[in-house]
Amino acid sequence: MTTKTHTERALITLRQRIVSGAYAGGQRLFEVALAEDLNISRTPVRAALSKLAEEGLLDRMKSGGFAVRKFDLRDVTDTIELRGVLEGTAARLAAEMGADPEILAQADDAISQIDKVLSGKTVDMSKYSKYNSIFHDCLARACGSRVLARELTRVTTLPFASPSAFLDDESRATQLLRNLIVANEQHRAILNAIANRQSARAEALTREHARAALQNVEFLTKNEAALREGSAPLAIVSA
Amino acid sequence: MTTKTHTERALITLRQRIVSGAYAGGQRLFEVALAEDLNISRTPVRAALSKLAEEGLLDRMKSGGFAVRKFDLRDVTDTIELRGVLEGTAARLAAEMGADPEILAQADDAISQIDKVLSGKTVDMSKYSKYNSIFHDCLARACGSRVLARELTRVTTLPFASPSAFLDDESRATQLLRNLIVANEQHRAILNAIANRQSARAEALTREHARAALQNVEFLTKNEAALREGSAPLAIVSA
DNA sequence: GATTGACCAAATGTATACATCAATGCAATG
DNA sequence: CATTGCATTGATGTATACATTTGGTCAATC
Repeated sequence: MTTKTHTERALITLRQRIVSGAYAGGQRLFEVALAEDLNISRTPVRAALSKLAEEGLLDRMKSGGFAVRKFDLRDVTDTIELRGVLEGTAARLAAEMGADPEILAQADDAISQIDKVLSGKTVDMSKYSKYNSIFHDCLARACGSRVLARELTRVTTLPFASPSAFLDDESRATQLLRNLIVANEQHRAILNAIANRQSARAEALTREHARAALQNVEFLTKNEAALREGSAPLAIVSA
Repeated sequence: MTTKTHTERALITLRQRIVSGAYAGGQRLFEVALAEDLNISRTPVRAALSKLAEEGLLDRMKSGGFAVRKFDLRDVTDTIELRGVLEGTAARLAAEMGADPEILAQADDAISQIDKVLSGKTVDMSKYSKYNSIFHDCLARACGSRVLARELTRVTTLPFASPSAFLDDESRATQLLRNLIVANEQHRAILNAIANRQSARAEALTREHARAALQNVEFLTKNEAALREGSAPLAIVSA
């Protein structure tokens, strides 16, 4: 098996099913049914469901039990906006309080690595995604706030809210490179603002950077079902 | 008993103990010990611990099990700042998108009720607290964002981050009335900004309003242990 | 026809025995 | 004396039987 405990395996399996849209939003998940399905007892199923609720993928029902959380388009845009607000706050605080130079150096390196990835003939998306994640992780840590970092982690757990959520969009291959180049320039500007203690600028730039994801959502939803269904991050979204 | 299930009672008991500082921050909570203590089996204890982790009062340990989340002063100020940011965002969105008139009316009523409470000879703090909560609840709902309302609920679950957290501070009875009067004028200004679709103003005012709580924290911590230990919202805070 | 109440089925709540894992200490051994 | 390795302890992980609650159906009654 991939991991040690039944709970962990159930968690991974169920999470995968949920984010891939295998369960309809609002659908209730029953312990017994899942236990039979996964060939384990109810106990690890409950444990997994509980953790998924903690991740925000399930809702607890008033009478007990769990249901798949329902996301509509408004929820998606709100969550991305929320990520922007939180990352923007992180950037602002980092600028105000002065960030750990080591973290800034790491962020700077991530930007350089992304430059390198984008300068090649073909773009290695997994590498881009990796360094993009590193940059955003630096942002979360740069303000030195455990609280803020924690909430950012929470929010970006949702499949469509991750900074790397829409990077696999192949329906616009030509535009993608442009977007990534622009995005990395935003990274540079954000880092520059933080390093120069320009807090308002850092916050505004970071919010704007998050809004790029909103454009992706907008594009995917305006171009109807075919595209949207092919987009993994939006598979969980209902209407 | 107060409630139906053992889980719920355990949840309430443990939550109370945690926020009152009965357990040291970082202290691990063992299922067996708690089960014996509460005279129930491990199963409802686990369920309660899991929910407390969801509330952010416990941390899950990598190796399994739970520990009481440790809050220092920085965490407190960051969380209050975070609440300000989220409420500010709610106010901004409400102003931008136009809030439900019914909610605005309810918020307006809450402000009037607070006026009435403050105009009497003695201030009924439980009433103030009630209408203050109603106002802030309206704020969370006014933007029509389930996502944002949910996160606000999460954040304000922490004892020191609630909008009504420091209202029981009796060490400054004379200053308290002044503060509450100012706070309600802020309420009025926020509502006015939202109603007039002044989004930037609404956001700024709301952030500033939250910072009032920061002043309370500052006061309580500058005046040393005696006061701080008498302050329920800060009982959970370590250093 | 609407309302009430009894019943039943299905789901969660609970207790508990047992399995497993991790840390610890101690003893045998090099 | 250091090191290995086994036994012990104490913790979470798991299965499962049973209790309780809930939601719905259906029929009796007004």
